[in-house]
Amino acid sequence: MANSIDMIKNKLTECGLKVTPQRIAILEAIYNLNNHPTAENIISYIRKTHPNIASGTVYKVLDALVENKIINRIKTEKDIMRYDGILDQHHHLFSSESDRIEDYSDNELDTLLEEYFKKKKIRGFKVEEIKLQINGRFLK
Amino acid sequence: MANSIDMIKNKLTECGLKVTPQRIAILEAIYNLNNHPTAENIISYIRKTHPNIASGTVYKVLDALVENKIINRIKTEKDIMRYDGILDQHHHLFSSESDRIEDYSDNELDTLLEEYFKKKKIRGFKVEEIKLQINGRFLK
DNA sequence: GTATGTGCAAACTTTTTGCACTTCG
DNA sequence: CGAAGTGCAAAAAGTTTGCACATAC
Repeated sequence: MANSIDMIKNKLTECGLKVTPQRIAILEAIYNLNNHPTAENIISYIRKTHPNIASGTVYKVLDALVENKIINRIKTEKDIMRYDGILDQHHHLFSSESDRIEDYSDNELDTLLEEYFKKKKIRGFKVEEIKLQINGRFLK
Repeated sequence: MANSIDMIKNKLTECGLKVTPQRIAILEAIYNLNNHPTAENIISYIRKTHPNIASGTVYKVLDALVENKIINRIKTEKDIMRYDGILDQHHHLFSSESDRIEDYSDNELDTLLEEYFKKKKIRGFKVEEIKLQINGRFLK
């Protein structure tokens, strides 16, 4: 626990961001709320222990964290942003019936894609990162 | 030209949607504005020829078209929705520097993915569709 | 001490809604 | 004619902004 707070502090410091209780709380929220939370999810989670945090602050912190690549924003087809604290290469399973999003990772798949894009260049485009949107249904 | 309007009418009729001038205009806009337009892009394009169209109508029509799979919504990490009139299986190149989005399709890639997911099942999930988000830079 | 971050409330942007009126089939 | 669609204007939802105050380093 203290360990994970220390890790959070380190990440912030490395990026030249000041370590504040709000930032720690927001990162802890993202790590604990594992279902790719929205800003709202994060705000209400934090307010349990941090009743005075302003939502403007949360948005500002989230922007700073995304900019410094401490977290990711997830592309969705809703006009609500969602956040992801896992930085290792992974893909997402999107429910076609609900807002559920789950992680999916597989080295074999990543190798396959890497090899494909190594030999098949896209003219006029430099690939930096590839993520699969796997759309479908979660079985009950 | 008349041909493409007829095609639009057919699509609407097939889905049980009434053929209205607004719907035709919106679909024409999406087909002509090829850079994955936002609702705003569509509205201002249409207003040139259709000054009285209400933006509420455009949003309602877009929802109906997406629901009936006549167009697609594109997942982005912005809180602005974008639309895509191309229904054939294809992927997207996302600029990491701007809002530019381009299409990318390649049969070899789709075959590769299909084979991969045929043998590698995901437990508790039925895959319906796979789209790549290819993030990177467009070279000048 | 100073640069950086936070709280607050107001503003902004994009999208949704309700309802009377209109149009398509 | 009747069901479905549209216009309008107001409201909702999500996010951003500006500024005075507070805090980390």
